[in-house]
Amino acid sequence: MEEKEYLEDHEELLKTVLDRQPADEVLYDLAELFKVFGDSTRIKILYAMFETELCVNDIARLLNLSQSSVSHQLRILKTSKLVKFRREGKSVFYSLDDEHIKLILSMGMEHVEE
Amino acid sequence: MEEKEYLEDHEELLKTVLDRQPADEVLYDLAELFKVFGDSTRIKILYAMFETELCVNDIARLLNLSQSSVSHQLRILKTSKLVKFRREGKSVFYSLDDEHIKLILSMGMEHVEE
DNA sequence: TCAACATATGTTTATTTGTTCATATTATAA
DNA sequence: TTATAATATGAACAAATAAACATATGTTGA
Repeated sequence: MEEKEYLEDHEELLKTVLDRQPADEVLYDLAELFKVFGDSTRIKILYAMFETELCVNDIARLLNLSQSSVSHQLRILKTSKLVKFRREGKSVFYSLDDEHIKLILSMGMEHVEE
Repeated sequence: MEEKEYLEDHEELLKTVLDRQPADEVLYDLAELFKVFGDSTRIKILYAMFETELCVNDIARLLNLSQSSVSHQLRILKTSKLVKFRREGKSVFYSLDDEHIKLILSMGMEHVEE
């Protein structure tokens, strides 16, 4: 019976799909990561840091955002290890944590610019 | 005056940063794209399609999701051109729109798995 | 120690968003 | 055409979240 065989193969295939799914926890973390990229304010901040490290006040002035808003967003970026920071006197300078971040943004940009 | 020169250079730098920022609209679209990746249900669905095209019902059974939920999420994935689909009788088969999608997910995965 | 400046954090509010339930659409087979 | 199966869509509700405002913390120099 051809129909039966097809259905069996299909069930086999579905099992394979399930087997290769990463663990729920990992998929959850992955979603959390992309969620962080999923806000235009944070994207703006990340792009501003493509060139150079920036302090909170510079970011706020540059992008026309409130100090509070920038600080809140930087905390989120910090938590998800997208930015690192160093203190210099009263100022705190933030920069992209690694080149990886640029890659992810660039990949997304390619898809958007099609 | 060294201090004054430093400040001037800094202002120059900030201007450069602003100049190189992509247009707001583009950054907005980019955020919208990542927002789509920013949900674990959608991530699960996308990962399931790494191997093969799947119909709505298969996805729902496989991932323990309601038909309605899957259908709603597929609409979002369709709108942002992350998946394509073809009709075959009563069923609709969905698959990843291009290899690009896998790349973006893999990039994110690398960051998560560190 | 005190004033000022830079940054961080807590809270509230308005908006966005994912899910569920009910119903509509589309396609097949009898 | 009618019943049934597969998918899509609309509406309502609850949870998540970004921004604004107020306030706290930390740092420097007088």
